[in-house]
Amino acid sequence: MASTPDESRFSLQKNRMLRAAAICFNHKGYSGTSLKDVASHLGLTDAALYYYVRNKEELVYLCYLRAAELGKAALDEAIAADGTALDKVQLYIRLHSEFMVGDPGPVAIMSEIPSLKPEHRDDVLERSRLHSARFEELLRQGIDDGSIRDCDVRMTGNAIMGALNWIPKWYHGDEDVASQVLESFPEILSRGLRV
Amino acid sequence: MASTPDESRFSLQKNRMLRAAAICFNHKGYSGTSLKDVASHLGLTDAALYYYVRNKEELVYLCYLRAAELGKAALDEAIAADGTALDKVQLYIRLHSEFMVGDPGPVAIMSEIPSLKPEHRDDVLERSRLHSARFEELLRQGIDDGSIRDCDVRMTGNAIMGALNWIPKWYHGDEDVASQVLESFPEILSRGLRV
DNA sequence: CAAAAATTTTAATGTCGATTAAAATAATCG
DNA sequence: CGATTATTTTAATCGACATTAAAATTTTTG
Repeated sequence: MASTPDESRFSLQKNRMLRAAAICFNHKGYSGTSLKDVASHLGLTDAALYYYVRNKEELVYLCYLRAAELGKAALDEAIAADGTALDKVQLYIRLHSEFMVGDPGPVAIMSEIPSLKPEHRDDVLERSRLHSARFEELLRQGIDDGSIRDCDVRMTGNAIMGALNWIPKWYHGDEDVASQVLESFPEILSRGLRV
Repeated sequence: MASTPDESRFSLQKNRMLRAAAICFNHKGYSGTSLKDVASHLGLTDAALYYYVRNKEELVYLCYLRAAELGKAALDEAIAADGTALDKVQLYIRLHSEFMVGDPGPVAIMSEIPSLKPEHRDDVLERSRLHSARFEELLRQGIDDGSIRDCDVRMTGNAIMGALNWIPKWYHGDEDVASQVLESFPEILSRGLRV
């Protein structure tokens, strides 16, 4: 229901564009990336991007939307899995880490939400809030089922999400580092939850 | 040696400006913040800022420098304290959280490092690297003195720093939330380190 | 208080990059 | 192949800030 992974050329190019944009934004900063930069990554000219997107604001919005969807997919899968809530949290952390350093990869850090137009901003914020709420609910379940120690779920959620969302800041595509992340993060971030 | 907290009017205003800028950047995003916005916060006109700073790039640089210095101060104090390395790590987390949600407060998330001019960028990155290295060294000491479990210090450092650096993303000055942070973060983030 | 220094404002200017429209090329389809 | 559609380019335009210089005001100081 969520995504019809359209295989049309248009759709493929558009996705390439979003990935390129995410890379640029994380690499050169928002203000440092012109549409020309993004276009170069694709072997295109800046004006060509307007065939895929109304304007730069929409490009940013779509990057953030993509990030939100990847995160949601990870959480969906984790929640649907078997095991205690702690198991699910751990799985979520692994899945989230996985796409952050993996192929679907380049995820733009959401630093420019405030400059999105109201509808877009509200949409992204709403998804973000929902995501946090669902994760906190998972923590609450863990406290109930005895797999997670009693804690402030709000703060715990913020801490874990922060660690995950910060990854693009220091991860720049090194394969070795990628495996270290997958090796370490689930353990590091879930260890503090144990009763 | 590090800072002569000059009390001159110039210096005071300049600090007010940096705090205002940090608030604006975190609140409205970098591209959404004009110098006029920052100036308004101070009851000034945009052109007045040029009395304190050469240009917008330098304003951003100084914001980041200030953030780096606050972080360094916290780490310095923690390292100088008594106790096991784990104690020191925990203290550092508390001190860092404290200024993030506290009075020295508004700390700009460093999303625009790439668009700084080379000298400034290198300076900020160098400080950042050094800070990480010192923190990792602390973790290593903890593993040696037996207070911290064996772990990938690089990844552990990244995780903890990420959680801390992300705070400005969701903390917006609510006093109650501030105390929850101080209550929870040191425990949440250090718990996973115990042997 | 008067003069000098410090701070801020007013009023332009300039520039970079986003955006647009029309033309050109490439892909697809009957 | 010819025609239609999809994609990209070329060549302007345009506006929002950042920036600057000179003037005005405020603060400090002797």
